[in-house]
Amino acid sequence: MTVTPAQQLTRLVQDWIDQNLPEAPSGSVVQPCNDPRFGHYQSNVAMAAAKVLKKKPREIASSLLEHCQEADFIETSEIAGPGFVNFTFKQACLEAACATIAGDPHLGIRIEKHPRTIVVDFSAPNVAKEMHVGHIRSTILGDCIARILTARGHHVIRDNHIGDWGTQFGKLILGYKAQGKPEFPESESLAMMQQLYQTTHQACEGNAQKMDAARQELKKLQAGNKENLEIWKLFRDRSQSAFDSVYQRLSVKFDHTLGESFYNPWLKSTVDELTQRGIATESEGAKVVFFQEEELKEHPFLIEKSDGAALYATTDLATLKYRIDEWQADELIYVTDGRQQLHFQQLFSTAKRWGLDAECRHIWFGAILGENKKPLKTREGNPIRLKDLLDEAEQRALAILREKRADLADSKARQMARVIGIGSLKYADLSQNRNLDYVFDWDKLLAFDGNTAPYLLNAYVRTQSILKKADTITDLSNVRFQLHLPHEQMLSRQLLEYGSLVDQVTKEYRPHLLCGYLYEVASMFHKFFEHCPVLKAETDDLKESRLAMCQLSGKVLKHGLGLLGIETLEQM
RNA sequence: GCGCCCGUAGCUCAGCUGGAUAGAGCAUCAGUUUCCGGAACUGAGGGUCACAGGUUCGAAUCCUGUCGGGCGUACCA
Repeated sequence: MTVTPAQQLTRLVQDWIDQNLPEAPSGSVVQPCNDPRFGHYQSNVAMAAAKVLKKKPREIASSLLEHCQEADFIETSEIAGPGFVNFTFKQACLEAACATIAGDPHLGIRIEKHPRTIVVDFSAPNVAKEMHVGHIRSTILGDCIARILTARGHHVIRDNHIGDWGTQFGKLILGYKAQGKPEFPESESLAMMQQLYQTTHQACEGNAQKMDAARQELKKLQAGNKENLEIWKLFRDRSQSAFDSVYQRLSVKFDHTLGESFYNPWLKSTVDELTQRGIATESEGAKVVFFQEEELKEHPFLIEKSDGAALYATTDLATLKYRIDEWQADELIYVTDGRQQLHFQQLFSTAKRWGLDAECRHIWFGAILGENKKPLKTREGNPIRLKDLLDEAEQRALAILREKRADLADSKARQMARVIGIGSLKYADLSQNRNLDYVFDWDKLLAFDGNTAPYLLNAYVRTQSILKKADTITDLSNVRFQLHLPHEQMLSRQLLEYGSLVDQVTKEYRPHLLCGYLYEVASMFHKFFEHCPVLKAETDDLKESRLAMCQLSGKVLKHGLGLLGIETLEQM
């Protein structure tokens, strides 16, 4: 495991706490100074402990200071203000740490010694419906979480739980037959299916006869009628290929696409078992799980309708069991919007009582709203198709590229526009706190200025460009880093934080922290680039050191963007 | 009614397991190019952190209450 001065300090201070303040409140042990005047790192434990121990904070601080006196990686340490202890690291240690990180294929990211099997459930579009902007967050966020967990060494299973079974198929099949089973052209099949649903839905509205016919078609499908099953399969296959083209453009992959229909065989046994065990009971004609927990007391979990039909909850329970039994999952992660929080509380609580032993997490995100501040709805108005959003992103990127790089060949420009456009879209979503709602806005989602993907991509391009230019030097693996100027010191310390930052992101599943970090890296690199001559450095040693700094910055940027699911370019 | 989320600069947002003078981007204004890629860099203005109490050496951050907004709350997913 790579050890940076900051990690060494953390251990040193933690040791002191364990020996002297076992009863001290747990919290952050050390943290980077927010003002460089104070030093590199600071510890506030003395002040926090003073309250508990009823001693003077500065007395406690001086004991800590004494403990740290011997450490060979500390240049200076001092008590300041009410009891802060500020540390400055030895330059040589920072330089050595840079070399270590640069030689580490994981760039300081901690690899789990005991990897877990983690299922990430995300995206989940519905068959026969266009993917719209509402799917973007689950898809991008879920993909990002899966990438980060994979990088940490976990065994990750990506599962797309598509909505391929439900009451809408009655109307769809009815309409499809009524229109004489038309051919679906490959590219427009989703639009046609959606149209089919809408016209049939309208026709059924207030028409009891047609409504009943739709119900009959659904019943036949569920009973395994061959003709209806074939129509259903056609719908599903065509939908899947439309989804696949979106996923391909987004570079999102799944290990499984086990939709709701897959769990049909287990629905009945799920309800039976829960009822037999006394977990579910009958109430108002339906089968329901009641909870003891205060926060769930008034919210029964409906697992079978009074007409005997299964529900979302039933499928989710069967799915959860399947993932644990068949895949030996240790942890299950569900990436959906925040409106489903209650559902997942109920689901997890029920699963626990059922004896299903896995750590379950609901990673939820806020809604994307329309201009009226109401969630974008699919029924009324014009939902924005995800496909169109991707097109627009690429087109806008292409327009800017044509302006800035008129020399590029058309195919090359389009390829670059794809990376920039899609990357910007992803970055816009991931860089915001996932719990927040936001109003859909083309300009915001497709911004190319400021804290955006192009800024990071450009920083990366500059790291590569200068390395190419310095072609006389090929091997930087044994370079001794030299940190003389403030900008190279700041950049290096930022780069050394990469591992612990990824650690934090994994803990909280908040990719926006990674975005903020990478933005800082890019910003510091640009400043370093402006203020520290590389190719014209005073000495050859310094030149090599700075080239190595460019290389390391590039590695961290590329790796970090990779965790976000954003590709890099060698030029732009 | 109850539960969850949110309220920080003109706009969009960071910062929230308490820490030193509340930070970015956009927009506005003023600069930088004989120099490694100007999609860059440097600087300026802009704040009652919704409001009111409380906890303490210290509160945007924790607690209580109020106001405002969003979502959820048994047969949709």
